[in-house]
Amino acid sequence: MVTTDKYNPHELEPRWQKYWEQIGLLTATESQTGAKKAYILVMFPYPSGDLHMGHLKNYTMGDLLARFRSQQGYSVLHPFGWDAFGLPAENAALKGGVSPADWTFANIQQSKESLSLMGIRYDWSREVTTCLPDYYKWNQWIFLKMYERGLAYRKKSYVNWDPVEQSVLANEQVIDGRGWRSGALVEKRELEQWYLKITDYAERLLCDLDKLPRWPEKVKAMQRAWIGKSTGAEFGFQVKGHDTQIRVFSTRPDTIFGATFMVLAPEHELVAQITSPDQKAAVEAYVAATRMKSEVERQLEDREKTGVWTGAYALNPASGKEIPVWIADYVLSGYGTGAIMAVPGQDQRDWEFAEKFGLEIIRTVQPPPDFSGKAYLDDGPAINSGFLDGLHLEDAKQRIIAWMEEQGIGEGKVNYRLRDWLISRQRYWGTPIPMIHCDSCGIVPVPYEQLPVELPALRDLDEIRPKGKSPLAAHPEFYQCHCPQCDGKARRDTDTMDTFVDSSWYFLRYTDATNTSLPFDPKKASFWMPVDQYIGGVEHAILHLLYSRFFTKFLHDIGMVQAAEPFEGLFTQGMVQGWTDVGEVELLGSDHLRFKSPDLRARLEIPETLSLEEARKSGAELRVHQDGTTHFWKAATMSKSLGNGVMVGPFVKEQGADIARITILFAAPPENEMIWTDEGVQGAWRYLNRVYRMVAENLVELKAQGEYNPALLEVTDKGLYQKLHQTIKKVTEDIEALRFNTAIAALMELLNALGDYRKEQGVTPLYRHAVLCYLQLLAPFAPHLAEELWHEFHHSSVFGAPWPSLDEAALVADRFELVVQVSGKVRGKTTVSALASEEDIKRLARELPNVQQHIVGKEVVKEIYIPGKLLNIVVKI
RNA sequence: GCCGGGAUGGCGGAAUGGUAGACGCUACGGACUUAAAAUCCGUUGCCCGCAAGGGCGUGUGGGUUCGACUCCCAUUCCCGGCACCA
Repeated sequence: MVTTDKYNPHELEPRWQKYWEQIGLLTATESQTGAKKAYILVMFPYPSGDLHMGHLKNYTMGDLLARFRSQQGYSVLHPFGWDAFGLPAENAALKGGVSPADWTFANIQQSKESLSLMGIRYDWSREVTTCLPDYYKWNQWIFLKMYERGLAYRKKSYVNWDPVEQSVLANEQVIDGRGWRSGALVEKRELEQWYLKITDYAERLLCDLDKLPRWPEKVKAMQRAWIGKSTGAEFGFQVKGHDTQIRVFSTRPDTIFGATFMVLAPEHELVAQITSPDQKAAVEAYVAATRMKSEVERQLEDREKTGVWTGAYALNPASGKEIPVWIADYVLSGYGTGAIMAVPGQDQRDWEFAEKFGLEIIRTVQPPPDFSGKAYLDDGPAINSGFLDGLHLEDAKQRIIAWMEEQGIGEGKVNYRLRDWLISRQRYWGTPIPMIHCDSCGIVPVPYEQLPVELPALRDLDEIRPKGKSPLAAHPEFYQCHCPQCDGKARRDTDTMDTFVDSSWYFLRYTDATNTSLPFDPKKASFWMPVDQYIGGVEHAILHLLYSRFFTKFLHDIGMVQAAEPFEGLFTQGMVQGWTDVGEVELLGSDHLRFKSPDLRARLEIPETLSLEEARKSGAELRVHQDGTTHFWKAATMSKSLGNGVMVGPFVKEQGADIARITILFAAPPENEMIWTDEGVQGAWRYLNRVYRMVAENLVELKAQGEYNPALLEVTDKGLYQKLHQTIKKVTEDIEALRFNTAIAALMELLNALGDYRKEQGVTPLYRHAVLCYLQLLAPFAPHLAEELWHEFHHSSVFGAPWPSLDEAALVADRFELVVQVSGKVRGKTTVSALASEEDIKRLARELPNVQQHIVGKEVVKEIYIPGKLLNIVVKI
């Protein structure tokens, strides 16, 4: 009940949270009536404990959309869960002496409390926790299905080894040659590991990006680049004196006549075989040196080309020339065939190599006369190219590929940069790989009825400590087993799966989270999928989003779900920043400052000394603290380690959840980063307080009003009625387009208009009607306050009432403000009737005194009239 | 270097090719108050002017148009991603 004149969020908010719980608001049910469905999903988090406002931004947006769709009568699915396997739990266990499971569940509990304090509603009956056997059982199930179809396989190769994590990493998890989590330089190790054959889906993962108009262009571009499709040809060069070929891939087979040497990756399998005795020592030294180098070192060398001749020659099948075969680390073993034909005339890297080692350079494409560069990469007529001479790039390509196919030398080929996904991890806190190694039968899958293969309990937390071998290998009770085929003694695989497997299909599990016989019922999944709006951080643009698309396509192919893409709409929200005390500084002279302590300064990549001008430009502020010291403050992404997070619990208890929600949503467009400030909070408070008072201060009069009848519209009511419907339209469209900041601005405008109206007309039936619509429009943004005020007039939830319907006719005003321009400059304004004829309007416009001044004595060349808006009178100068 | 996205008041940001700066923050002035906070009212792009009004103004230079923040060409700078991928 509204009993005071004071908006008191911490009193009213818990009441409505309890109420929503009681009425089961946003509990998802598959519609039986043909109502539209809306699957609103936020990226599930790693359960890291206490949440700050930075964590809450995307959950707030998801909650808003879920409530909005629910008001519109959709069947809404708005679930939540926990990406609970992974390294932080292991690290915490080693540090704090708590088991990964206990640590994880304690964090989940704490995070849940923060979410409910913010009034964020999920259908908790569908909660998914990936570290529970009833979830990861289905990781194993999907893995076995992939294995059956040849999409999960074991391979020995050089893999990325993280020396800190003591585990292998997928290519996607190596950034700038360093482990994505540990930051350690990644080493190459030859190991036999499990892979998922995502490359089989490369083409579909690429093409289907075009079917996702509601994805950010940026994310699609990143995925396209990662998949890295290139079209060309693969063909062979005979090695002189050996009964073997070097296969190469090239996107420019048309330049083959200019191939004056070849280069193999140092790791190429033919290197040892073709190296001549007198070059053997040099080659072996180079190969060994390459192996010692990390990826980062390879990049740091500023691309200065290095290489060694193998002593071998190959035969250029087009020119017939004998060309030397070199090895060099600028050719990568993992791409294409690990060998290239070098065409220095048309490739900058080959040019540099040829220049450095004095190799022949032949141009096979005629550059334009003004061309002054080295290698020429663009189109032009072919030269020095036998039967290709005179042909342009595309024609030459087609011609040479046809020739290669005729001659049996090679064929057209498409290559992808995408590699198969290495999923084995030598860690404890993950899904055991459901495979058995039997001496007589080889690799045997665990039968479906024996799933899940459960993680054994730890005897001692120290077992988790990275040793380069899976901790499960120290658990005989885990790995000792019988072969499902011959019943002989066998050994389980002791590696666990990459935790990105867990997040690659969790959105499907939500559609049927308690199923015990399948990962999910295909009917239920097909009802809800695809996700209509997915919200999360752009940092998942490649890894998680690509893997999820791959899994969905696979599950689609085996008939588990109709959708072939998981996420119809994707939104990547901007981060929340908080003001951060970077550290104490001292002034150097009049215009520079220097940090006294290094801690946060280095982490935020701020130089130790900088000018005041640079500091100002970077958005920093100098603040004098109470003890007289000067500190450098700067906005930075909220995080636990920077200590700049506004914690949810304390904030909500002191200020209120609705205030936090409005602060987050109004400060900036949601895709931009926003800075959390006290002023922003103040503004949100003022706004909600005004809404509260709009109702509370006029409660008795409001309740005394009868129902509003739009047929009896008073002349004095037209303005407000129009504004109301403009706002209904604007707010509806803005929410659908995720423009929450402008939706709130429109609500503020309507609030101002309501205030003006009441001052003039008092509380009328229209006023009451508009106030009630206002509460409905406000409800997705500030649900507690809207529900509180709504209940003064109704006995059921505002979220159960149908979304206000738009009266299109109300949008058309009967008077409008005509803008009069003379030669494109605004010279006057006048209010005219919408029914006025064009002639009348032109006459009225010319009568305006200021317009007169600008047209008098001048010839009017023409007049342009935009009905309902503007008249431009163009005069001759 | 390549790809994606930007550049608008003191700040966050609004603007289907049609009044640039909505909405809010800050600041300033006023009311209420013993006082402060809160609240309410007003001003707030820059320049000239007592005013009416005028000039300038959306990174820069050009173009299209009656009219350009918006479209086209060129260019600078900023942010993000990728980068020896043949």
